Amino acid sequence: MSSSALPYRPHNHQACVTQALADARAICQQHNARLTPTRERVLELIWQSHKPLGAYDVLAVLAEDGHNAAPPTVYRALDFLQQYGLVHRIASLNAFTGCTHAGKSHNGMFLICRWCGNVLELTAPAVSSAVNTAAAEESFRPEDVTIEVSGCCPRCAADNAHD
Amino acid sequence: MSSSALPYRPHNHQACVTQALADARAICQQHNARLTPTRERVLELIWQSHKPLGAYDVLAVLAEDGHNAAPPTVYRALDFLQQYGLVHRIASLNAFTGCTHAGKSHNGMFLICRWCGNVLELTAPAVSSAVNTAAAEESFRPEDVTIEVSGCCPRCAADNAHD
DNA sequence: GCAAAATTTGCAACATTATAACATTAGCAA
DNA sequence: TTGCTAATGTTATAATGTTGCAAATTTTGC
Ligand SMILES: [Zn+2]
Ligand SMILES: [Zn+2]
Ligand SMILES: [Zn+2]
Ligand SMILES: [Zn+2]
Repeated sequence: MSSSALPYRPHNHQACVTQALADARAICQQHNARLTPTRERVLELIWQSHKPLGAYDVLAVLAEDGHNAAPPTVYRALDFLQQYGLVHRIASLNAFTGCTHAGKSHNGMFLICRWCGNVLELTAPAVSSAVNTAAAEESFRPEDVTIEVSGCCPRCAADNAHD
Repeated sequence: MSSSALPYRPHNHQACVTQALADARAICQQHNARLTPTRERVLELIWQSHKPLGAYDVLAVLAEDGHNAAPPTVYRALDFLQQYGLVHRIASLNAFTGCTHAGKSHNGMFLICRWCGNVLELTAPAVSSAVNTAAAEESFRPEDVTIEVSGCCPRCAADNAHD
């Protein structure tokens, strides 16, 4: 592993976007799903940074694009993208972020920096396994697991002494 | 442990409410915090069942009470109750549930039944520890951890064959 | 007690996030 | 072409949450 995960250090972010779009095209093709221009554009916008974007933020940019869009346009695109595992909704932020493990089956866990807003998506098998064990002890059958950790990322911790 | 946790089987729920209110009074007294009538009533309403209640659900009952309440009344009461660890907000539901570990320091993990709506709050040290380890590997300092598991509770699994 | 200060509440307006319902259009196949 | 299905446009509305300020209540210092 690198000394610091992508969102937390400068990187060629355009490469992230390009890769995400390429992955998305491949995944949609595999599933005979149509990555229409609107859907692709929304995905691209979500990927503009590693900070989650609200649906209405997306909507605003579409409007700048000259696209005469209403909320359902965005929500439908986001639903589609979620369905194919291309974006995740961050419940604690009411916002959406590009999946960094698209295509692979994974249980996302999100590290959300309170200061810079960047989000790192992890696949943490130990966490998933602990959650499953805890659920099993209650005879509970998990179907969807939300793990969102809010805190301070390494970069922001270095930049200044918060608190 | 009992064969099945409280929310998942019939029980004298009034005892849950009474206990929760008594705990709340004690905790507030300890902290010199004022459990005013409105706050206490909101806590009582949240505890009406083990199903999380939306802020506007609470508001509606207050209105039935004859209490001329507006949204801020409810949100302020809920903020207060959260501050003293008496209720938790379930981000994936936009709803609130009474804390079943009030007073004790704990990292809640919530098992949310899709079918009956009941929520079981667990303290799962193994999960917390796995989350902390995963965060530490990224040099991330967690401040607030949200773990919400949506699925099928034992009772609903027994009642019928969903899916 | 009593006035000043701090906390809590009432209230109106507003902001944000998300969905419902139905008409229209675009892609595709017989 | 024609008909079917998926996708989008459009309008309205629902659901959730916040801001700002004034009034009332409670606490504090005297
Ligand atoms: Zn993912
Ligand atoms: Zn940061
Ligand atoms: Zn709790
Ligand atoms: Zn159930």
